[in-house]
Formats: sequence, C-alpha cells, structure tokens
Amino acid sequence: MSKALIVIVEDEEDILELLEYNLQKEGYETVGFLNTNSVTQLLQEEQVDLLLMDRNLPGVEGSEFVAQLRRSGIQTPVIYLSAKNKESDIEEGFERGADDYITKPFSPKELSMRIRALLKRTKANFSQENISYRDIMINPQNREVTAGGERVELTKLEFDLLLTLIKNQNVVLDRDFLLESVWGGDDIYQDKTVNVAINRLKEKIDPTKEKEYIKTVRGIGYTLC
Amino acid sequence: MSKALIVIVEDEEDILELLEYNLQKEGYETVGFLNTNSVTQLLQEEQVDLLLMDRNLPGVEGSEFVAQLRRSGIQTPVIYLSAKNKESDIEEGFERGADDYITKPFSPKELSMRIRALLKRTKANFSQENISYRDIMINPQNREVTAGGERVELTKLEFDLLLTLIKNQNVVLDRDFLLESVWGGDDIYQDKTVNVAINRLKEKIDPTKEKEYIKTVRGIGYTLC
DNA sequence: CACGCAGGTAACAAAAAGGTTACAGCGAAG
DNA sequence: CTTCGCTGTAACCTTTTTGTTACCTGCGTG
Repeated sequence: MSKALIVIVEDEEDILELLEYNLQKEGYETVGFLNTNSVTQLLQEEQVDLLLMDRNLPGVEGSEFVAQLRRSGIQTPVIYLSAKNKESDIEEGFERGADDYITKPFSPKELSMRIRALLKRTKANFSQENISYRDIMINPQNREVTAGGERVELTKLEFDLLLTLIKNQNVVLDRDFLLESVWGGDDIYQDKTVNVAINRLKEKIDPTKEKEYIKTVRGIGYTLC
Repeated sequence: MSKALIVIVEDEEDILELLEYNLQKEGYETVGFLNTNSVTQLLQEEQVDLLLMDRNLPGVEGSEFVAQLRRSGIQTPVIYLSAKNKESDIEEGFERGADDYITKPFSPKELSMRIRALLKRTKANFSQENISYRDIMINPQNREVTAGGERVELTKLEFDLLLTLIKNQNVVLDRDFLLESVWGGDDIYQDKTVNVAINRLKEKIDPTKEKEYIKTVRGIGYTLC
C-alpha cells in the first residue's frame, strides 16, 4: 500500500511548513497550498486521501469551499483546523461536510492520531484505481478516458478494446484473442473486423497520429508497449 | 433504509438516559449499558454501527475494553466520551482503536455531528444528510426532492432511482445493477423498463431538457457525473 | 525494383440501442 | 365498486454503432 496523499490548505506559511514537515515525518505524502485556487483541480485529477483545511482563509471561507466540493461530488475526507471554537462554528463546519474538526492550538500528536483514525475508515473505500498507459488514463468506474490530458469519447466497443490492450500492455495480442475477449467468442467475425475497430480507436485517441500508441505487429495483431 | 444502531456504555445512569434520549430524537436506535459485561456479545450478534464509550468505567478501563474488541477482530467504530483530556490520555485512546474522542463536558450538538460524520464514512446508507448533485437536493428522510430550487414530486420508483443514481454519482450504472438495486432482484424485468423509468424521471427533474443531469452511456447504462 | 500480401481507409448498410408514446394491468384510495 | 395514478410492456421512430466490402497503401522479400 502506497503512502496516503494529504492536501493541506493553510494561509500562514510557517504553519503550513510545520504541518508538512510533521506529516511527512509520519510517512504521508503532502501537498501544501496557501489558498484554495488550484485545489479543486488537484482533487479531481489525483487520488487525494485527505484534505486538511484551515477555515480562516483570506477570500473564500474554508467551509464554503468544502461545501462547494461536496456539491460537485468530491467526497474526499476533510479535517478542519480552526481557531473558531464557538459551538456554532463547529456545527457549521460539520454541516458543510467535515469529517473532523480540530481547534487551534492543537497538539501535532492529536492531529496525527485523528488523521490516522479517519484514514483507517476511508482509505479502503476510495480504491477506484485508474489504469494507464503513457499519457492515456482510463477510469473503469465511470468509463472516462483521457489521452494527453484531453477527454476522449469512446464507444463501448472502443472502450473495451482499449481496456484489454492496456491491461495486456507489452504483450502482442493476436486478432483471435481480441475477437474472443472483446467481441465475445460466440459469434463469428472476420479478422478484418479487428483492423477496422483498431483504426477507429486510433483515430480517436491520437487523431494527429503523432503518438503511435498502438503498434501493429504484422502477421499477428496489435500491442501497446 | 433502517436506523443506525448505536450502543452506549456509560456508568452514570443519568447521563446514559440523557444520551439515549438525545440520540433517539436524532433518529438512531440505541442500546444502553452501565458496564461492559454483555456488550461484546451484542457486538458479535447484532450489526452495531457505532459504540459510544465512556472511558471512566468502574472495573475495566473503557479503552482497554476497546483494545480487546479490536484484538478479537471487532471493527465497530468507537467514539470515546471522557473527562480525561490530558494529551497523553487522548493519544492512548486513539492508539487503542478510537475513531473519535470527545472530552466532557461536550455539547450534545457536537456529539451528534461527530456521530453523523463518522457514520457517513462507515455506513454510507445511514447518513441523514441531504444528498445532492448539482442543483438537485434530495432529503432521504422525507423523500423530498428539489431541482433548481423547484420542488419536484416523484413517485416511489422515480425517487429510488434518483437516489441510487446520486449515491453513485460519477459511476456508470448498468441496467442490471439498476434493476437489481432499484427494482429488487427477485422479479424479471426487461432492460427497456429502465429506459422508460429514466425517461419519466428526466421529464420530471428537467422538463425543459436544458440541464441534462442524467447522462446515457450507450451500451452500458446511465450516470450522473 | 516489382510483386504479393497484410494492413489502412472510406463508404455503406445492417443492426443495435435508446427515446417516445400509447396502452393495459394492478393496486391504493375513496 | 369505481377511479385514479403508477408502472411494465410493446410498438414505433431516431440515432449511433459496427461489421462488411471494396479499394488503396506500403512493407518486405526475392
């Protein structure tokens, strides 16, 4: 199991550094931000395990930011760090999607324990692994494919084809194998069917034909390697 | 969707009653104990969703009891209620398997929020929170739905369908899954049944067809993303 | 350098899939 | 007992996907 990735948003640079230092020492991978600007993007692109969030940020209120995240479907666990310790503040924090709420000043040790407790409960649930090859990323859960950062729309057949190619990267797959595993072995198809499907797939993931993801192996079939 | 079951261990009868009263008011099912004697048995036999644990029990120390539970493989989430608020005590509590640690005196409201936050992560279905997707808000308690601020009247089927779609947003749900989880796996239905139901749902939550909440994934099923 | 063959391309038609509407059976409410 | 609303099915239409065919391209060998 790889290191958990923790994103920290804290506007005071000293505190941010201290937090990062402590958490890295505990064996976490950390990314720090001084404001919320590019956090959303990171959360969408990377598998972030935990968000440590100062509530007293200049500009956007931390909890409002989290509420936005929740509305857009991002369920990353959140722990608030806050000097606001009025009961109503804490309530509001939880209402807006917090998983835990720690009031400053806090002991680094307690923070660490709370992080561990929360990760224990959540790490397992977020195990949607993305499969990838070079700059192609595939999310099997929602069947989204990006190539070179660009979103690519694939049909069912194309998606299935790409998936088996990527799952078997570095192996040359012959047409019979592909027909069997992608098309399903019952019906009878021609070998050419594979060629055409591969072609359509190539056209979509690499329209300019610069990347040459899929290599043709003459006389056998195709491979990603 | 049934109520979450919370077991409370607290030796002071007054406090125990107060806790039970508050939590039942929040819609939880509770079982109270004045000591740890028969708690283990209950945890093994029933599907208990949360254990609220006083640390200062006569006889066995609360955290020692939880440590034993963990050793015997019981992973029920635990929140400690404790007057012990020394840093070392809190650390020890977490080390011995706590998921959260609340120091007395605490506000009933904060306890309730922390319970909800923890259940959200451990038992997604018991969340009492409103679930939402974009500008659709759904209240599972009274089955009220609003889309774009407008109240929408849904039939039971439509509601259940929307709920599972929202709960699984960002995941493509195929028709078999939907038939299984919304219609119930016993009877046999046609795939087309899903199409028609989705259509009726679309018509109600987005009559003008501008929002396009529900995306069709050709060859697979539907998704909210 | 030319020939043959495997693979690429493009066009087309069949098939598959989804949307839409209508209708009938069923059960709940009155 | 009647009525009304919900829901599954069927029929029909539209759109998208995909297998096939025909033809072109280019590689590799003799």
